Amino acid sequence: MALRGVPRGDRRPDDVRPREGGPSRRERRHQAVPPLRPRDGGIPRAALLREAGGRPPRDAPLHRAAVPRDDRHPLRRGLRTGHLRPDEGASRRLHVEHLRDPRSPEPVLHARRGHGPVPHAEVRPRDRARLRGPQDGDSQPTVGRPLPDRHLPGRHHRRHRRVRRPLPRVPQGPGGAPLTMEKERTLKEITPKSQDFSQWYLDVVLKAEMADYGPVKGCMIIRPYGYAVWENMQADMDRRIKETGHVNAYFPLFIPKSYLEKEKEHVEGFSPECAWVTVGGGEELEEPLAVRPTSEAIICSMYAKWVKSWRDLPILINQWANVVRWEKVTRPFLRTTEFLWQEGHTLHETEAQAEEETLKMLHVYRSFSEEILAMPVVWGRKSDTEKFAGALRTYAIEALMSDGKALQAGTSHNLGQHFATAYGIEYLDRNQQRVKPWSTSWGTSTRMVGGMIMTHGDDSGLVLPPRIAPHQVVIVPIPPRKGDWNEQVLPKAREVAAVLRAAGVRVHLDDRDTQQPGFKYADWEMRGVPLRLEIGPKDIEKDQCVLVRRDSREKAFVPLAGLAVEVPQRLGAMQRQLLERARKFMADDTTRVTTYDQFEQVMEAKRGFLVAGWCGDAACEAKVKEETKATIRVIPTEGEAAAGACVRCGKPSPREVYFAQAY
RNA sequence: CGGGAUGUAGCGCAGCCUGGUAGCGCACCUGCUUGGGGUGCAGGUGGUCGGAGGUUCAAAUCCUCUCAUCCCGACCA
Repeated sequence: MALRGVPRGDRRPDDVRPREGGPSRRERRHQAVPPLRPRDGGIPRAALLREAGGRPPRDAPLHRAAVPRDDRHPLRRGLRTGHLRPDEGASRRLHVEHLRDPRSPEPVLHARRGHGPVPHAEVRPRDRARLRGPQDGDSQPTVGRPLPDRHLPGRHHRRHRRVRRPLPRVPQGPGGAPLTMEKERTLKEITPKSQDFSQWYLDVVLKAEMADYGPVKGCMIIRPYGYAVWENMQADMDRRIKETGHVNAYFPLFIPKSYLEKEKEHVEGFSPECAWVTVGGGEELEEPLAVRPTSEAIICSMYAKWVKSWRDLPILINQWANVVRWEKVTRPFLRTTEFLWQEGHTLHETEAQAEEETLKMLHVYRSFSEEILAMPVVWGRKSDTEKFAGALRTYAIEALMSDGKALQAGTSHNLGQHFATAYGIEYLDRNQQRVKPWSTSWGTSTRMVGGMIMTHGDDSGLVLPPRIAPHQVVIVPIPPRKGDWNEQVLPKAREVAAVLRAAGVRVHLDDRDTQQPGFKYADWEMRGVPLRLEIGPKDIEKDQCVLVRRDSREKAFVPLAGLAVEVPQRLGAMQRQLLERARKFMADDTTRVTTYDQFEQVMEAKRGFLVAGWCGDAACEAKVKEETKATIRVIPTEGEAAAGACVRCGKPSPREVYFAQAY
């Protein structure tokens, strides 16, 4: 899908450009119409509806068209449509300030406005016809509370992608009047995972406020909550990169066309997805600049300048940056036109050192994925078809999503001497010979956020592994029946928060008095907070609180005195169990097949990883892709080789490989 | 790029066939109420019906063009 959702007026400035020539058709129309009753004199619509016992008559004097059109400035229009309401921006900022805990470096992320009441859905008369049978059930009324914020995807993809749940038959009152629907169809805002996985993923991303759509296709906005997740990942990954001896630097966003073209395979691989800058300062540039799709070209060019002697090696540099790859099909986090990542670029004296580095970083990625994201992966080499443009060998980690498709979550390339040759990196070695170094590059991106969401999320929304959750514990104070919660509950809740913070737990106290506890439970569940801590008057009496785990919903009454120990323990247990559960899922969805019949059957039905023999011929690989959509994800480099026959052609296979359909 | 569909309020939709200048639900705002699993009631705010041209006394509605988006395929990882 594409990223949309911006008011049309904002999307194409041409639309609001003053027209040349005479009055437009619309202007003529409005001039022709006599002014209607002014707004303040109008009868409230609801009153009319009551009077008329239903819809107001067509000629009822309600028209807002009476508002003079000449006050419609394009800017005002933009503001009014909700993008940038000035009052809203200000109040949000204030709210954030107010909630920020001065002792914690963690910004408090909840700066949303409250939601109002949610009545049960009612079936309107015009919906009745649709409810008669499934044969015309293509546009049933959406049930439940709509999305919590203003900017959600346009109707287009929803109309086509969302398979709505069939409505139960509507009980009819006397005279065919519809009765109010009861619980069974209320208040679900996330499409069930089993029903439509893609839609489930989008619902979760949007409703948990991880990301939102921007005006440019494929360029999502990472919202504060999603960015906090990314920052937590970033912090841990950065630590691991530094622990393995690398240092950070920053290289430019723009890459001259001629630089990109120096490595032939590289430019062929990336030019179809490059964005070009051709004009700057109002003048055509002498040489177009690519917006970096990756930084080998610019970084290797600089290395050529910096490396003169074997004493300069190894070079171990990493950068955190954004890159742009012009994608045709985009999905938030998983495949975006612009994304955030880290890319490491290293130079070594020998091929063996470069290979060691490549594999070292592959295993940094693997352990990060498992330990932090609780996302198990398979790892190994890529086939030549799938390897990085210009690389000697590419290695990757691949995770399995619960729709049975594989997600490449990190890559590590041994670039051989290709880039050193193309960019003229040479140095004098220990024997005073002019030689070329061996280079590597490796990267992980915001795509990992998407993988993590798909790995752990459920029908209630996100489930965040404690180690990357922005809030590990959310405290929901329960107001007393009588009296002021400021006196009876909040002081205790604040005390608990302080104790947990001192124990190193990221805590958020949800002290909004505009929302009810039940709403907050659902709200934070949707956002995937690992532990909820309820504390109310009854608990305070008993010196206890209620802890509820997000993944298992297991509920426990815990003495307040033991919290500083109990909470970290539970968070640790949850982190471990998420990984175990995901590992079990991956194992269950990995099938070893020996015949192509089996292969096709499994790929058709259950999907997942298929372990099978492969002769090493790219033609076989291509046929398999054509026939089953599955590609070789990785060729394992460790463990038992398990020689056999190619699943497609029957020729000898040196070892089994992992096949899957891929994101 | 090929095939199929769709553009009406922040979101989801009705109205179009049969032309008379826009409604519903949710969200949002105000007040009261409620509070241990998405409170309830009442009152409000918000729309150049994607854009342009045409037919007509009159166009969301009919006609033409155009723009955008979605889905399937192709491309890409």
